[in-house]
Amino acid sequence: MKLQEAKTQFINSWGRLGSEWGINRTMAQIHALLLVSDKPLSTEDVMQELSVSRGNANMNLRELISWDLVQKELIPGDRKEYFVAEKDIWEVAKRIVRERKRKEIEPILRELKQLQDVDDKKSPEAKEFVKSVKNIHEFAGKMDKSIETMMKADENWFFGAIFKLLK
Amino acid sequence: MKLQEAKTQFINSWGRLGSEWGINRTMAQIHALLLVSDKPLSTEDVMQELSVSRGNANMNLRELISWDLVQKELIPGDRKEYFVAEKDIWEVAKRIVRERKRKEIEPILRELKQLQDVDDKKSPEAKEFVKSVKNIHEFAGKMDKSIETMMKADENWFFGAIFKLLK
DNA sequence: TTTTATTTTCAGTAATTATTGAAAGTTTAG
DNA sequence: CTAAACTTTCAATAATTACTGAAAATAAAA
Repeated sequence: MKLQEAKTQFINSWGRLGSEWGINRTMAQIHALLLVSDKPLSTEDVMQELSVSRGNANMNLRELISWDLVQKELIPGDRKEYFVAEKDIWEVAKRIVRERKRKEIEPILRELKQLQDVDDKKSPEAKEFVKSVKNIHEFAGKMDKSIETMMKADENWFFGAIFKLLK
Repeated sequence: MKLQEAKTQFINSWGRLGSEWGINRTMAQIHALLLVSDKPLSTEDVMQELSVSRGNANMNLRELISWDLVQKELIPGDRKEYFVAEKDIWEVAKRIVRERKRKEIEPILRELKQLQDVDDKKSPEAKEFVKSVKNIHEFAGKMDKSIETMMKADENWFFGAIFKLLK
């Protein structure tokens, strides 16, 4: 397979994976493009490579920066902004998880906590409801906590420990 | 908060969470409805509770069954089909992960493996590309493997071990 | 068998989400 | 300062995804 072809396929796959997981396809594609680019790219480069509009490129680049997956890079003597992606894949994973945890998991944990506060906790139906919600809340809380701890830990420590654990 | 209100809020939250993660909102809502229902529900019940059409209810119930999150339940002397959700939240998590792994993670792992097969592996650009893809592939493979192992393990074993590990 | 209850399918439509492109805003150079 | 280079915004539009509802299929009862 030719290199260009391979890059394109990688970009498409990453984009598809993203959209299956609720992440804007173009955002994922730009991320992929920068991940396999050996040099910083400008907005123009992104527009050209992915055939997207300036507005689209700009918005998704900003979003990637807000996720801390991409950084601006200034090239001396050039007025344009250039962009590079974080290449350490463990960092990438941590930052994606951190972002989604913050924006999507934590709010629902707060809601689940509140929901256990129903009137008439004595009625069998209410009891059942509270039990279900409590289970989910506790489970999610444990998961959240585990992820939190793993995120803070170092890669080698994590893999070393987890693989020993997992035989 | 009133019980009905709480149930509705739970259903809405679950639905929103689902759609943020690329799962059809109605499917997630039906799942939520069944999760907090103390008795089996018919298609009619689901249509009524969530104000959705018969077609929509039917399709999403089938999808939930294919994910193994919901089961049919027959009530003797009644021709209608009734549905119940798996209530053990650890089982629920395992089944969701299993399904998404199979449908979305494994295909991309295969692709990443192939992509390392580019022409002219000697060129610096190709070398860089292969290195990036290889990193991602290895990382994803490790994650996949870990999840696989956890999925097979028992809940108590998992939490016992992971919490000991995580201090 | 025919009738009736129930489930499934899917073309058409609606709702949601993403994208464009041009105007407004900002920054730097001269 | 003004002009040019570049970035951002956002209303209009396109693309995608989800939903409806009625017809067709299936299954049970009569």
